[in-house]
Amino acid sequence: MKFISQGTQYAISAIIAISKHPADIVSAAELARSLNCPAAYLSQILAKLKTPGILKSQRGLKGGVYLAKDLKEISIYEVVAAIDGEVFFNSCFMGIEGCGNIEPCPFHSFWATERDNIKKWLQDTSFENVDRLMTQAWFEQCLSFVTGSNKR
Amino acid sequence: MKFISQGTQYAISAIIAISKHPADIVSAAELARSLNCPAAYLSQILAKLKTPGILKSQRGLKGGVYLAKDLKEISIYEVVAAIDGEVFFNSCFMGIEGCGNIEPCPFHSFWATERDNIKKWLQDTSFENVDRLMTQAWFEQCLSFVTGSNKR
DNA sequence: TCTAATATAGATATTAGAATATGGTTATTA
DNA sequence: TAATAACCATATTCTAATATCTATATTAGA
Repeated sequence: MKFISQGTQYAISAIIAISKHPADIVSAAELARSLNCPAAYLSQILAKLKTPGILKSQRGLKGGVYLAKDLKEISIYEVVAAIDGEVFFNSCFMGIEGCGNIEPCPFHSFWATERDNIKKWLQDTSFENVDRLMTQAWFEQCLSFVTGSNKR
Repeated sequence: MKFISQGTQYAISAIIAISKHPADIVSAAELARSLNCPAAYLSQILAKLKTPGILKSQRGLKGGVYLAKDLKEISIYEVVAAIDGEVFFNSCFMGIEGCGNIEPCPFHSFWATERDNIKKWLQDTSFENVDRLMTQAWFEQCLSFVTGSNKR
């Protein structure tokens, strides 16, 4: 029982990393080194963040990715939905196919409410909120490019 | 991104089925037929429900499983914890190992609150609540032994 | 035009969850 | 007391979703 996937975790870290990076545009390879995750996989993740307009990219030499909008306009929900999809937020607690208002499973209304709470929290929490709660220690531990220690 | 596992889904259905069964004690094999799920797998699930005292069982001929306590004393949380474990309720949103009050990730307090809401809902919702919200149509569809249609 | 970057498709590896298989143990009942 | 129908424990296999890797195409700047 896991809530968000590895891919979404990378995506969230990447957004934080990009926003904290001294340059406006950051290459996927450097990001991968900073986050200590596989570069090719991260590329796929970053690509998925482009479709909903969270990131934009620049091809070619000196290219890379950059934030398409301000941190306060990016919600966690957008990121989760981009990578893991929205099926979770529309699915039955019991996994029953035909469950809905017409033929509700016993958990239907209970779960719809709770699921919406989670969704609302994810939607209402922006990366600006997240940014405010970021400790220096945590940040340095996760994103090594700041201190330059991982810049082979 | 899935909340409860297949096993937990079987477990929940099984508890409902046992409570609705005309006899006090029900064999695992009959339950499996009613729920239309693999018998050997269900046995394992049922065994996991015995440890926390949700079910008890009777060995030997004419044996089977039965509820160890009243429906209103069984919470969804107990069942989820018995099958899927409690790791989810103690784990970091970002999946970071050392995340805690001393070295919190940016999501730590946000997520701890939301996670606890979910936990509380699961704890506060008993199978009596569930029972009240069960429609006849849903019940018949899921638990065919009531109508006897699956009693080969 | 060369190089360093993204873009994308496809193959492969890994993992967790689900299901099966097996060899027992127990208790009822005839 | 023996046969049988149930549970019990565990090991193995299967499967589907994730995650990762490889290779190639495309782009843009020097």
